Amino acid sequence: MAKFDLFQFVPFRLNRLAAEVSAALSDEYQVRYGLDIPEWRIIATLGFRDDACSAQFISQCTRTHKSTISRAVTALLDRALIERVENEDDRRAFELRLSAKGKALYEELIPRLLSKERDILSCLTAQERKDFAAALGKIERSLDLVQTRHGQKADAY
Amino acid sequence: MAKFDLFQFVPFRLNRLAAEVSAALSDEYQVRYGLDIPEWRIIATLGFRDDACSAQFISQCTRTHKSTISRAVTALLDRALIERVENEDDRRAFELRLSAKGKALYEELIPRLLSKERDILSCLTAQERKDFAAALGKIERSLDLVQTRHGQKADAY
DNA sequence: CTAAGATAGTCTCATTTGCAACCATCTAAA
DNA sequence: TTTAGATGGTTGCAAATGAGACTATCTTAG
Repeated sequence: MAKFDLFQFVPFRLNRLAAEVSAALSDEYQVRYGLDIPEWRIIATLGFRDDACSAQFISQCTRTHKSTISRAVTALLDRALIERVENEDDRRAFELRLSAKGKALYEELIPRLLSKERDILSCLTAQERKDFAAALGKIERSLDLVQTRHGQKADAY
Repeated sequence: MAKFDLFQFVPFRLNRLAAEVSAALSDEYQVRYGLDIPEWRIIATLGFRDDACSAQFISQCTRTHKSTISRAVTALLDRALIERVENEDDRRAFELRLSAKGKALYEELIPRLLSKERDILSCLTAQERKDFAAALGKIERSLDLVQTRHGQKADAY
């Protein structure tokens, strides 16, 4: 039989780890604030950027399907956590931004999530964390996952 | 606004990276062999272990829901890639093992997947790969994701 | 200007998945 | 024993998701 250890296989480990970490965080945004993952990603993207952005942008940079984003946008609009205005320049698109209520939620949620992240990574030394993040970055770049500031993939230029 | 960068947020990066890596691998087991992820996990687990194991074991150590495993087992039985025999000691449970056909598929698939994994990690130096794997291991252990040889979580003792 | 193709976003449909009820069997305690 | 609870596995159902069609709008080539 071929020598193979599923538990040493990096793709498997990444999947399992990502699922577990997501579950650990979901207590915060899901149980506490009733957000699912796509909704949380929209809040996070809008909160991170000062200016408004389109659903398309969010879809691209979070690598989430546009139909999933569309549904989550509708849900967030219903809860008045975000606002949507027609784009003057392109009337197919909308500008999305956090509402005051959405900003408040964002401000409250972020510290909790960062704290969870710290917990999860607290098993690594500072140097190990740095190296780990650097390795993630390298893999992301080699898989072409990195976005520029304008939300286009780097190779789109 | 709270200082927060979604693209520096490790849980998000893990999710995105895991999805992307899975997609890169699925060409091999999905397109080429018609296996979905749960099916591939079963094949991998059975191939890795010489002796038979239960659906429960596979479910636990791959962290995949038992109903998902149950359905995938049925599909693999239909394709005669695995075999199932009643367990003498516990007649609720079944012993699962690869069939000859399943073993052949396993032997063919594994080198392809390992090669893909190598490709994905080829952006790291040997030392970086080692450190990366070590960091994954530490996080897994701190999240209690590690299984013993007998398929029980370490803290189950 | 017009036509052809690209793009933003929504919607429907099929697939996947988790949850939970369920059955059969096992274990332990009275 | 008998009975209550735990466990292995299956199945029905509902929620989540991606694919892809579709509308409306934009862009570009002629």
